[in-house]
Amino acid sequence: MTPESGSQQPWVFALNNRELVFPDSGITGQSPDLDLSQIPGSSRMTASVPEYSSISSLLNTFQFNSNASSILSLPFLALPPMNFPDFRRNAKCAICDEVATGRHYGAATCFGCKSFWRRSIYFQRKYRCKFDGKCELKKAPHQNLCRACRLRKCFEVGMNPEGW
Amino acid sequence: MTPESGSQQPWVFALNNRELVFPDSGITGQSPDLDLSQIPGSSRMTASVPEYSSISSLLNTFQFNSNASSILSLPFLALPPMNFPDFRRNAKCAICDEVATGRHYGAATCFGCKSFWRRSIYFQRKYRCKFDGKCELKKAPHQNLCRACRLRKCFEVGMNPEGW
DNA sequence: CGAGAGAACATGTTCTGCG
DNA sequence: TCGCAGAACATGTTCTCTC
Ligand SMILES: [Zn+2]
Ligand SMILES: [Zn+2]
Ligand SMILES: [Zn+2]
Ligand SMILES: [Zn+2]
Repeated sequence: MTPESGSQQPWVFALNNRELVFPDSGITGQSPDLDLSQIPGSSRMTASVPEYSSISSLLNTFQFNSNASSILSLPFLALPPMNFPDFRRNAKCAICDEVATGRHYGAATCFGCKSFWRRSIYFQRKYRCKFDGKCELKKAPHQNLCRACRLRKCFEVGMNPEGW
Repeated sequence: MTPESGSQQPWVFALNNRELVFPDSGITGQSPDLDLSQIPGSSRMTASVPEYSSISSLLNTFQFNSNASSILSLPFLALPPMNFPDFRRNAKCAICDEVATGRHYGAATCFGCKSFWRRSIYFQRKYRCKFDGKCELKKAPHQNLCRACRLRKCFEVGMNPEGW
C-alpha cells in the first residue's frame, strides 16, 4: 500500500525522519523529538485514512490500515501536536490503558508510565516477568502492572532513556 | 419493621453490641472489634433478608430493607467473617468503590483507604472540599479522590483512630 | 503563555511482626 | 495458619523550573 493507490483517500505521511503531515487537517510540521530512523522498520511509514473527525478515530484507522512492520511504534508516530483539537480527551497512553497526558520521553504516555520510565532508568532496574512475557498492561484492583512487560514496552515504543 | 413481622422471612440480627447472626447460614459469632454503640443511630439494627446465595446479594438486600437511620454504618455491620464463603470476591470497600481486602481499623476497606486513614490520623490532616462536600468517592484517571469527603466518610463509618 | 523534565509529595501494594 | 497494624517500598499526581 502506497500513497499513490486509492486516489480518493487522504494520507498520513512521515515525509522524512522529522516531519509528519495530516493532510485532512492541513497540519504539517516538524517534530524535533521524532527520529524514525531509530525505530526498527519504520523509516518509511504510510497509512490510509479514509476520513476522521477525532483523534481516536484517526488512531484507530491508522492502526488498522498500517503496513508498518512493527505496530509498537504507531502510538508514537500517530501522536498529533498537543493543540490538535480533541487531543487531551482521546490520546491513549502508548504503554498502558490510561489516557495520555502529553509526550513524555518521546512517547505519548500517562503520568504513571512517565514516572515508571524515569525511575526504571535512573535506578537501572531489571525485571523478570512471572508469566509468559505477554502481560496485558491494564490496571486491575490491588495489583500493579507487570514491571517487566511494562518496561519492555517502553523500550519497544522508543522512549528516550536520557530525557530531553 | 421488626423481627416479629413477616414470619416466613429469615433475619439478620445484631443481637447486642458485639454479636451478629446470619440465620440462613447458621453463622453466629462475636466480633471483638464491633461496637454498635459507637455508631450513631445503629444500636439496634435489623433487616429482612428473604434469601441469599452470596455476600453481594445479602448486602444488597440488607441495604434495601434496612430501617437504620444512617446507611453509612451498613458496610460495617454487614461485613461477614473473612472465612465466609465468597467474602473476598464480593465485599466492597466501605469508603470508595474498590474491593475490600479485609477489616481495617474496624471497617471493611481496601488497602488504599486503610493507608489513607492511617496517614490522615498520624499526621492529623485537615482537608477542605473544593466542591459541595458530597464528592463521589470513585477513582477517575489522573485524579485522586477528594480528601475531605474521603476522610469524613472514614469517620462516619466509624473507623478507629487508634488502631488495635 | 504552553510543553515537558525532574523533584516533591500523595497514594497504593507488599512485607514483617505479632497475637 | 490467618488476620491485621504498621513499616517499607512502589506507583501516581502535582509542583517547580526551564525553554
Ligand atoms: Zn500509561
Ligand atoms: Zn509480564
Ligand atoms: Zn477504599
Ligand atoms: Zn469533596
